[in-house]
Amino acid sequence: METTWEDQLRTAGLRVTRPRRAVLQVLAERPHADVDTIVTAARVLHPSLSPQAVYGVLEALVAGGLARRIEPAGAPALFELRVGDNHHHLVCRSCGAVADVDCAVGAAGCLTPSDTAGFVVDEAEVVFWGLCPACRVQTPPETARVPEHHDRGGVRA
Amino acid sequence: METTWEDQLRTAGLRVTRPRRAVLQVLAERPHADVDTIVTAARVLHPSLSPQAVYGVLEALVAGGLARRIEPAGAPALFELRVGDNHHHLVCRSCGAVADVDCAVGAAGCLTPSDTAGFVVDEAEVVFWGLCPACRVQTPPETARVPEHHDRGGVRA
DNA sequence: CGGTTCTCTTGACTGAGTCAAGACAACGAC
DNA sequence: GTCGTTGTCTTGACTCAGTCAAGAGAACCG
Repeated sequence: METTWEDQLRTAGLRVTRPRRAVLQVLAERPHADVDTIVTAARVLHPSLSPQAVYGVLEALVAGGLARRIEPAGAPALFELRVGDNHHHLVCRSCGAVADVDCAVGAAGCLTPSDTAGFVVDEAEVVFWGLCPACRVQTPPETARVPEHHDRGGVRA
Repeated sequence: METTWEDQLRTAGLRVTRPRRAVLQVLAERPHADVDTIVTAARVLHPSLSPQAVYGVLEALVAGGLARRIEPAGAPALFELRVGDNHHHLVCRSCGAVADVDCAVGAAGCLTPSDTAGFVVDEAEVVFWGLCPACRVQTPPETARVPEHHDRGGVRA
């Protein structure tokens, strides 16, 4: 890590506080963590941390460009520190695990819709649904966070 | 409509009921409707219809392949009858309006991730975020359903 | 028409996330 | 260092989408 959390927070115009350092620390260790996971893990560093504080911290981090929120359908929001690079996500239908994927074809042009219906598009979000290596071989764990759903009509890979 | 709702329901192994006909009717008139909209509109045809019944009907329709559920981040789930064709969605960040887009490049191969990290991918879901024609020219209406969010780090179009 | 089975209604409940008020802590100035 | 301002966190009540469960009711089969 070249720049410290302090530097990044200050650069974004944010004060450096204990809750923020704790949340950043947790996110660095666990990419794609949900709020509950972050609260639990961050309490090791800051026991009195409240869930609402974490919501506030994450909102500030996202607004400041230090973190990114991802919201897979049917699961609570996840947060990650990888920002500014065109990467997408693989999500396990069974256990909810998330993995990063670099942009499908390298060029964003691939994802320009043919007909935008008058919309001004500023972002293309891609989610690949499937089964992670662990769930592929064993019976789905009951810790599943993404409800089983039938074909959602998307692109067959 | 070549085949009737009745035919489609029966083909899917579902009984033909009043709530189901009402929901299908509403979805045919309003693509991308949320549960609340469906309940309200369907009550014109079936006044005693309960929200829970609609959840049940929609679950049955999705499981039977008659409908598809889409869940834009930060908004309640939407449902549509277009199934089985590789189409994606444009979502307005301001008012939550949704429009259909045909598959970006025509070929699903475009959306095969380069490195699947061991995942078995069965679907690629694409959401284009932007502003709809109406919100582009006027101040955002307070009926906005998608919270304003900063850059989410996705592909810049 | 009658029985079986699926579906709907009613109502209580969960879980993620939001809102608001006041206490507290970080930063800048002196 | 300390003081004041301002942004941030804590506490607690609340909203909203969606789920669960039990019993009433309707659709389909014979």
